Amino acid sequence: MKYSASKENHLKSIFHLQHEQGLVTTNALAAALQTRPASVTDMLKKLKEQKLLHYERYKGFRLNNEGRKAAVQVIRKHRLWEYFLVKKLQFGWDEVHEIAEEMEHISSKELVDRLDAFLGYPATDPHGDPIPDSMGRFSQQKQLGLSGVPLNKPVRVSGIAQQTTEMLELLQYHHIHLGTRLEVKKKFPFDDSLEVKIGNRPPVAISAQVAKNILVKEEEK
Amino acid sequence: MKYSASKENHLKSIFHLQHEQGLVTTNALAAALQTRPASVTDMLKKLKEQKLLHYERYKGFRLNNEGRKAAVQVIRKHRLWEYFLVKKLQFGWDEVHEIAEEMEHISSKELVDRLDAFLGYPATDPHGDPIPDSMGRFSQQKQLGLSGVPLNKPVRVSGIAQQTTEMLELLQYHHIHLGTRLEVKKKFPFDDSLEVKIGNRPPVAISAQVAKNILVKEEEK
DNA sequence: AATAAAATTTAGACAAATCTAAAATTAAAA
DNA sequence: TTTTAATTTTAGATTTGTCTAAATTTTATT
Repeated sequence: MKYSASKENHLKSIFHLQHEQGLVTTNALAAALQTRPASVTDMLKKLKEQKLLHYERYKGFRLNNEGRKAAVQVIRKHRLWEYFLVKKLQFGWDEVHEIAEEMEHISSKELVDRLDAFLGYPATDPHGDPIPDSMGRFSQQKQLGLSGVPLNKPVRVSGIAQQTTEMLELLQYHHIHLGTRLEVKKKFPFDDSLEVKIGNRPPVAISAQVAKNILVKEEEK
Repeated sequence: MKYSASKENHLKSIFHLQHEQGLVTTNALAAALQTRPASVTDMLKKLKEQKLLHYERYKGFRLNNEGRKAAVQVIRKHRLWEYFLVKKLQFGWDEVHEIAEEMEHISSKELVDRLDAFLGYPATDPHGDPIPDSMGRFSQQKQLGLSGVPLNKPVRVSGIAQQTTEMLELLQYHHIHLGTRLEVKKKFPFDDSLEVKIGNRPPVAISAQVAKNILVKEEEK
């Protein structure tokens, strides 16, 4: 199945919204796509026609299996191209979104799978969001904030929630990057700050505010 | 300036046709684009409106400077992506055209220039067609058939005219690829076959039929 | 529960790109 | 040089995706 760029955009946004909301509303989708509620309604009819989602008028909507599959393929493409742009073409992590918005609509499945191989099957994009595999499966482990990690459990940085320049600068200073191994050695209940071992360095203090923005996954063996 | 995919396709095809024809005709363009003459006329009006070509009704048309510039940028993108697909993603030379037809419409100029750098500023695409540089300039040397090359002049393979599988297989056997250095050591007027030194190997015989399909350029120092 | 507000959908319009069928123009043949 | 044939253009329709304004339905408030 091949869908228009506009349909792919709708599917993708619905997918993201329904993770937060369950049932998605017309207004929410219109806001996410920077379009008008009336336009969303028009598109919903077409997507329902093509059996990509459940939708009853005035009642909200959510993707069915077909729709979810299509959405995930678009997300896969988007994230792989972002990874390519940053890792191979040296773009900054904050410059790639718009370009990837265009590239995600290139249709060849073969292309995407070869790109995946060329990049070494990356698990997350440059923002730390997981890249689904060729079958549409997301790596099952989920990200959690560093704040919620048990003491002495080895974890790996898999994403940064609030990507401000200041935040990035601070992380840079502490040598914390995507993929960096961390261990929480101590928690201070007074201000919820943490003492964290970063790679093999001596432990340093990390504020609660920063910690909750560092997303990690359990270390795979 | 940014143009729709359809407009870019029209500009690109006109560019190619006017190299062969000078003035381009409505029917010729319709055939090249697999569309209808009436549709071409419609588009011509729009492109003239945007001052991308000279056009008088019933009289034919050709790109002006603006139009040529736009067309060349599309061609540049197409050929760079083809090169990427073959050299980095291991596609066969005969599998990449359709995909590149889609990728050539990605708009970011920055992307194209970085891709160019990433690929090492290749001079020709996998079919041997020249890749214009960032300013839209084509490398000036032109390709000639191996048959027409003077004795003992070092040349480099820059393209293959008739890309049949059989032809490619034969070239593979002789270790002749894009970029291979060749020297014609002897010509046999009887059958117009050549004795050719390939890289540093001992010379081998190449038939006239094959030779005229091997496109080369004078070796740059 | 009645009414006001918010959300959603419909109706009708528009732009882009295409098409078919008919008309206009140019080129070729008798 | 007429007449015929081929090419090109126009006129009007269609599809996709969008919009505004008005109507409908749901939700929230008094």
